[in-house]
Amino acid sequence: MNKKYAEPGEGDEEALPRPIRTITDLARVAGVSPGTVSRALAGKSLVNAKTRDRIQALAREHGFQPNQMASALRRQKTGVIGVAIPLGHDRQQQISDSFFMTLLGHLADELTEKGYDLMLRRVIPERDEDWLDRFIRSGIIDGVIVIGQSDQFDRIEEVADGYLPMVVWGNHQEGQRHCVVGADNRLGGRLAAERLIAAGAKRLAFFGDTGPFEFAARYAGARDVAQAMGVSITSVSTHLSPEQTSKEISSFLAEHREEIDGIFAASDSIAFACMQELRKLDIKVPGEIKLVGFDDLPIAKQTLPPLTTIRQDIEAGAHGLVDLLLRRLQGDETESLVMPPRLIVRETA
Amino acid sequence: MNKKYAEPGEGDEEALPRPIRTITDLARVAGVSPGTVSRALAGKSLVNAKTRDRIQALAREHGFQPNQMASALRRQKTGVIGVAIPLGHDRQQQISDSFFMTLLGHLADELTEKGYDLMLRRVIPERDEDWLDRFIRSGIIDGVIVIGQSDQFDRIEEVADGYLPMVVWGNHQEGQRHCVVGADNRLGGRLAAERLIAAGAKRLAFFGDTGPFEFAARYAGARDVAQAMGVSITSVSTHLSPEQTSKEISSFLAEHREEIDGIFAASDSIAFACMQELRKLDIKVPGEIKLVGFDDLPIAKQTLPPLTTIRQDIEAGAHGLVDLLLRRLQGDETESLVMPPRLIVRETA
DNA sequence: AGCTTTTTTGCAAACGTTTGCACAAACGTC
DNA sequence: GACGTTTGTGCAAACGTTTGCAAAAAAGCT
Repeated sequence: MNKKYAEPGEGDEEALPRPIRTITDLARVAGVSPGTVSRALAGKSLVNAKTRDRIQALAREHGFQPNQMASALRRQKTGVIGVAIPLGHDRQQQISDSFFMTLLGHLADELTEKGYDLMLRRVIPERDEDWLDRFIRSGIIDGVIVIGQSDQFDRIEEVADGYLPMVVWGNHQEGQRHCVVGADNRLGGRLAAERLIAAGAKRLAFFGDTGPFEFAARYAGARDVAQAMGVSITSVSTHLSPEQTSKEISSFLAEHREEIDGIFAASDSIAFACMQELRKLDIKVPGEIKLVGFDDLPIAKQTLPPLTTIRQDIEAGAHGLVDLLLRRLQGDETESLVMPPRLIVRETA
Repeated sequence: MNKKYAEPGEGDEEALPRPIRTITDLARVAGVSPGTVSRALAGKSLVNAKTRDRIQALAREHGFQPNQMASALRRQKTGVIGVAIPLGHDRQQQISDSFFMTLLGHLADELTEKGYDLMLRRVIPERDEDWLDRFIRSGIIDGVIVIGQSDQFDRIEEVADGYLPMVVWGNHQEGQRHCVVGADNRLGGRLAAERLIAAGAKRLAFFGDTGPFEFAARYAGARDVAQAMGVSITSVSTHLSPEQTSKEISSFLAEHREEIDGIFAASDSIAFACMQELRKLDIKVPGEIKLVGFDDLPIAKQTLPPLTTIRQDIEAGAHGLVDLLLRRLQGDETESLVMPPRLIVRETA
């Protein structure tokens, strides 16, 4: 054993005041060099198995952990994945939208399991148009997951050209350059419209802001079917803050109540608001107006009547996002992942 | 102007291949020393205003941003706040509990506003008993917010003794050492019980897991009132995963339907499950059984009938957490913040 | 025992910032 | 114009790791 590093004049084992903050400190008490400690803690095979175990035991005992910042700087990787939630078209959106929050929860689990930390950033693009660049160049993250394209499609495309480790939750457009994971929104829209029509609706309305691409695609799908089946469909733009949505729905119903008998809500949240307004006007669901939502949030099956909706598999989505991102971190140029949505028939249509 | 740093032989302004990755690069093209660039970007008054502006403009133009890791290492602070969500007594809990997720959203906003980033970590204490130490010692965060005490009260207390910048969302116990922000759960419980009794209930049941301190306090408050008013109350333990909860509620109701006429649900989520089960059994709310929830989630007012519940002000909570944490980062030894809950009377009691 | 090969270790140079210190330049003041 | 002040810069040493390289130690082979 190399005695060169042996601690000076500390014969008695006394209760330590935890002076072990750096790898060098630990090296001193272990009687080896810092380099060896580093390798031992990293579990490298270059160190003698016995000293490795001894050092690891020592580290555990002192509650020592190498400083991640220093490590990140030296290794040029941080072990942190950024998760950005752009609040583009409507700032209030994700606060109330439990869909995004549930996705986030699953992402946290997936990333943790793969040994990554998660750095969350909610951004308001209109206030800071450089949000994505800034996040990436901060040097604090190894890769980024963007939750929701919002109205930032073009900016994301731009960045994607020069930055591989990015995956986005959202809608897939023909020929887009950034890697996306998401449900086939257009197909979902089709399923919804088909269900409404099958249930007897002949005059459809779509409730939702068609600014974000996901929603636009849902509407487009519904329109495809409506046109093919010779059924009318109108798009009613709502904003995502709960109060505004309710107001917009109620004023539409006040004026056009007779003109529709089927509603496709762009999200379950909107569908809930619809149910509430319909109830206020004493309009029977599905008797007088059929209703289909989108997302299949946990509460969807708890409403009265339970909501017929289009399910996106959030867990599979989170898994896909992380999986693709990790492959991109390896240098793979991965394809997008479009998942099939599923019609969940309950009682509103 | 000091020409010593002028770039060598680059006469023509050509489209740059973005070689500016470090402060030293930028110093070179600006014709100054790295130190000056650092000060200029930090907006310090020690640099000449003119050169400061010039350097900042240059940085903007090249999309340059100092590496946060290096900066963190040197300054010994990262600008990152950790948010830990312990999944103690029931792993599934927070996935479904939109209360925590909403709180998280507000936290993100508050922290961003104060210039901090947010690092999210969901932890499973029973799998890793050192979760909190590990997070703190990682060197990656300046302070930590723990969302929910779960069953980790003692561990948090231990850590609090030696680590100032930590604030916890949860329940306040007499004489505890860690700084907590949260609603006065006991008072909330009292309000709920009082309301149920005022609405005519005489035999109460509390639905919820009394393991977590928040819930235990809610029950205790309700019990206080029940005893004072000579009303019976029984505690029915449920688990937080949605399916299990529903099952537990339904089996309790099947056996003891006649023994109660008022339910205090430990959270709105549980209250929703109750409503569903009651409806299945065709028990009228509030006609046959009164119901009060806790949290006032956004959906609470959208159920049928709208849920009477106890509101916690999540936004104020997030604000309080961040505010206290920042003061602790300055070295202040702050007191806990206990916020009064508010009874929201709707139609279930 | 002498030799080569393999394992194990130490040394020192990075990684990209920030900042105390010292010096240079510019500015007043008498 | 000589001398203090201010103001603006540059230098170089940190911050705590990791890792290529070289040297030392151990092991294997005639």
